[in-house]
Amino acid sequence: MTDTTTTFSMDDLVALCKRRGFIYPASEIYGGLNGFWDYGPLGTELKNNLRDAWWHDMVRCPPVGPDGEPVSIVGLDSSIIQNPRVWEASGHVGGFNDPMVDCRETKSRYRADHLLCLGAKGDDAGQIYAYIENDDESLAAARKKLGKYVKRDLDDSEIDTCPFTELSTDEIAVTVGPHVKTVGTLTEPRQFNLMFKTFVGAVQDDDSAAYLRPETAQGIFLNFNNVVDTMRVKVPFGIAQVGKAFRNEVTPRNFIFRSREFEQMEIEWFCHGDDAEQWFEFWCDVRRAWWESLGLTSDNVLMRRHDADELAHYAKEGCGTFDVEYRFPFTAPGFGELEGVAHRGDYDLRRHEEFSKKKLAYFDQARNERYLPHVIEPSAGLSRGTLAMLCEAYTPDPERASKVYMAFNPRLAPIKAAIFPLVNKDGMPEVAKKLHEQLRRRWPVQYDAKQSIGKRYARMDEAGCPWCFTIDSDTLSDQTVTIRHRDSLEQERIGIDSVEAWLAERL
RNA sequence: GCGGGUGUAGCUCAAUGGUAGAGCGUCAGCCUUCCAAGCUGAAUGUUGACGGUUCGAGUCCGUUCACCCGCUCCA
Repeated sequence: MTDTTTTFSMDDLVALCKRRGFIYPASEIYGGLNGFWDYGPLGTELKNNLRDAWWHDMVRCPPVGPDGEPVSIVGLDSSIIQNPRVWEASGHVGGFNDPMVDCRETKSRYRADHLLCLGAKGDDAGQIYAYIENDDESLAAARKKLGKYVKRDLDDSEIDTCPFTELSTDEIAVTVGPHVKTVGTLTEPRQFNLMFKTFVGAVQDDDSAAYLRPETAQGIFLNFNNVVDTMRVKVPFGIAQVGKAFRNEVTPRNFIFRSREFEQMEIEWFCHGDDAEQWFEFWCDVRRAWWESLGLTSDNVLMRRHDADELAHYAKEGCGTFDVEYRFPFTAPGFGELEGVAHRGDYDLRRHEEFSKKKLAYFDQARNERYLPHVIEPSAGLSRGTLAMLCEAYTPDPERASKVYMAFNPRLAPIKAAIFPLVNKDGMPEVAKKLHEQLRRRWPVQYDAKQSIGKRYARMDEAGCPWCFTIDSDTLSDQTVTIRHRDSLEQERIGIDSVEAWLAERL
């Protein structure tokens, strides 16, 4: 578990997930659909357990704040589809659905239909100069660069002009962007909108267009006023939400790591701007400790600050971004993001004020001050967290029959315990079934009497069940059962009457 | 989006252009007193899909879909 490198391939894990009912390809019998996955019976339990652990530890029993009191966090479940204007305010769409051209050099982004191109007439292979429509400065710059290229000033009659959108791939490769001096920095025009589009109502026109949310966060900002008005919360406080988000990724890849439909667990923590840095540090520590508490403690976990040049558009100012990253088999030796803690400033509330024309400022009685709270956002991936738990639990062991076992934290294990009669006779099944019926009222537990005891243990190893209780002939005489521990393979005996309490102590 | 690779039973893999198979797993029965034991039997395939060449295609060709690897992208 403390290996510095992963010792198994992703294929091994994907095969186990399929074999044991954790994760299947979505609509597999129709050939699947790129970027979509279904959770099987065990995967559903695992993901729900991770979600419930987060909700319990962040909302029901939130962490203790700097003042020694538990912080205040309330839950929310907002709609997946919201007014399309939300995504304009959030910065997720600029020009709606227009093909965009990026400059790799300057990181500028242009609407493809707003770019025009210059070239020397008759020179089909020469460099092409792009400029911005209706922008005299940009046109002049392009003409100057063209003149420099052909080493003389050209008359209007010697220059060809055409829309950028009519350029071929080869022509784009020899095109100079509006703000650079070299060719090949411009990408081809692309639909930059990663949001899934749909239509609200029967008529499918632009007026009825709507989008599946690309993140759960905005639903929280939209309800900031509602929560403040109805829940008697005072800044600082948080709003938490778990839910699906959708991104039409160009390249879904790496199992469920980058899928087009995924789940997030997000907290938006609202505080005074003066306190933002303190709360940022607080949430970095809290979130780090939380992942560690679930068993993510190996060298495969990395907690790190973002470099300044990789900050998202909403986090340019402030305390920056802190990442919880995991070394997945497909990222090794690199890491992939599990959670980001970002200081979003007052960007989101400010933008929603602008776009909605509704006041979102908060009046702070204690400070006697009205202000837009700053936001610290611990945003975790539930799907990615589930994947990290699967990777972390996957433990090859050539010594045992299954060759591998899933060392889940018992809190996350899809099956908490299994109850076996050692042999399928002599009254053992009856005793085992009775214990099973008692325990199943509190936990997901399984009863299995088929085939050899070794085979049953092996199955439970792959399912990641932490304990197996076996009823044998001694049970019939002295009322004790064997506990078989998944990780150590050790066995111990306890009274059958104390099994429930024994489990309760550990779950 | 580009380039390369792969696709046969649940899994791992066979099958010279000529009857689609094995092992493991799964299921049923027997057996079995602690780590995938044994015996008997069973189910499971439009060979990813569509089209073409051929007397005949898992095999050759085209298209498409999915997955893997490398770029690109990841606001």
